[in-house]
Amino acid sequence: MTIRPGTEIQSEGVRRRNSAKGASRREAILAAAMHRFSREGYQSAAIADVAKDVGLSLPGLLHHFPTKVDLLLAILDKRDLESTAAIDIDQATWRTFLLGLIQVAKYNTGIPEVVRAFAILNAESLTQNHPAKAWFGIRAQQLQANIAAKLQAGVLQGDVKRDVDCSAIATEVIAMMDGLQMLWLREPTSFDMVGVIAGYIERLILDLQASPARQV
Amino acid sequence: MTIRPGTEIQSEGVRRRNSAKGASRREAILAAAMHRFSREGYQSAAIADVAKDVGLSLPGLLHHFPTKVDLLLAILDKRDLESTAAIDIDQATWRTFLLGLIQVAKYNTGIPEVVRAFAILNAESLTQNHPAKAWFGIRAQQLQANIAAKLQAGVLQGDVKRDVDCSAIATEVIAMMDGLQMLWLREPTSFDMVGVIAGYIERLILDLQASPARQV
DNA sequence: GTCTATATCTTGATAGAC
DNA sequence: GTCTATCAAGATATAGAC
Repeated sequence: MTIRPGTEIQSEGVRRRNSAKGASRREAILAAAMHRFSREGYQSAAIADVAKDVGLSLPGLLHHFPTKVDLLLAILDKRDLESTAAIDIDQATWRTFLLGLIQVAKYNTGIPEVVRAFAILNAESLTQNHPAKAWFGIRAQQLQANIAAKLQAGVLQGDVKRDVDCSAIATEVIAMMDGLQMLWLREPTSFDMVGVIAGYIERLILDLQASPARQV
Repeated sequence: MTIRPGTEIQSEGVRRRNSAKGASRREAILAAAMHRFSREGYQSAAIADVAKDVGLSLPGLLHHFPTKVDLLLAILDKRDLESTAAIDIDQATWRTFLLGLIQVAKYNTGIPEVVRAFAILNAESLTQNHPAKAWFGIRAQQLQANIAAKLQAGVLQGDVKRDVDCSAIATEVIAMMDGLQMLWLREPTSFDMVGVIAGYIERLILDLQASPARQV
């Protein structure tokens, strides 16, 4: 993973933690906002409620994040930093990379709050003029290119069938992850997300790999 | 397809077309509303703008649809009626059914407006207290059950591998359709949706079918 | 069926005191 | 850094005339 959108959509409110005390306030606000956004979406959530959640008045919150958009972008940026600790995409082969997606899903089940928030925001950002549109768009594009490149490398070294449309498969994989998250959001207990992803990925690997007999 | 949510979420405003003249007004409003919802989402779209689009004042529109929710539910119900004309799910085998999904995707490329509206509403309905939550929830559940049952029938007649988790595959297929629609909404020209779906479905069929040698 | 006028509510944001 | 008070905008919905 380690996908980082460009800096042109960084918010002014993202300047790093200044003081230890102020930072904890900021963190509390970010957590409360993510909680609200994860359930009501960005548009419908009222930042006055977020303020209440952390025991602040609305102007008190706006002192830390001047606008609602600043608050949203701060959450997105924070996620970016945290997910940097995930898989090191560069050192993975196409196979270990795909298998790593299962691990990501497994890890995500431990932070349903975060997953929920980002799935909701991802979906919501499809609408016109949504402030998170650029962030998710860049992220999806980079992820698609990275997966496709991984697969293409596999083709070049003869480990992936030559006739595989790497770009199409990359699109497929992302669609599956996003789509499963949507179904899981609707009815979290209705199926085992990690199991379904694992089943898909393992089948995909078998389908993609060059048959040993024909291997170069 | 032909998936019909229960009637408990029918809106009062859905009583069938009364007069020929009034109906065309209603149709124009529904079309304009779908156009707005497909771009701005339900929550963000203002019905006053919809009224303007059809040359009515806001109270003029509210005469036809007493509330915004009535307008939304009328759109959902209309879609239900139209999609009845799609695949006859009962007469399909698991194989023809899955292949039929490719045809549905192909058909949908001809009505991007509708697809866009329903993908947006589907995503938006994941939030708390969304008026379309029940409709999409029931629809997803019925679709899942139908696909799973189709596959299970294939297992019973020995045409599908015995160790296939039919419920998981059904979930997978729906996730793929929904996920691809999201990616397509973000960047409609970035890939060939029908092609990707066809690639996935055709691979899936090969993976699911019992090998001729071991067939019962 | 459609309009003008209005009521009511919610929200994001600002001014200025402490 | 945080508050009270206030503003301004935008939205749904209603009242009542034509």
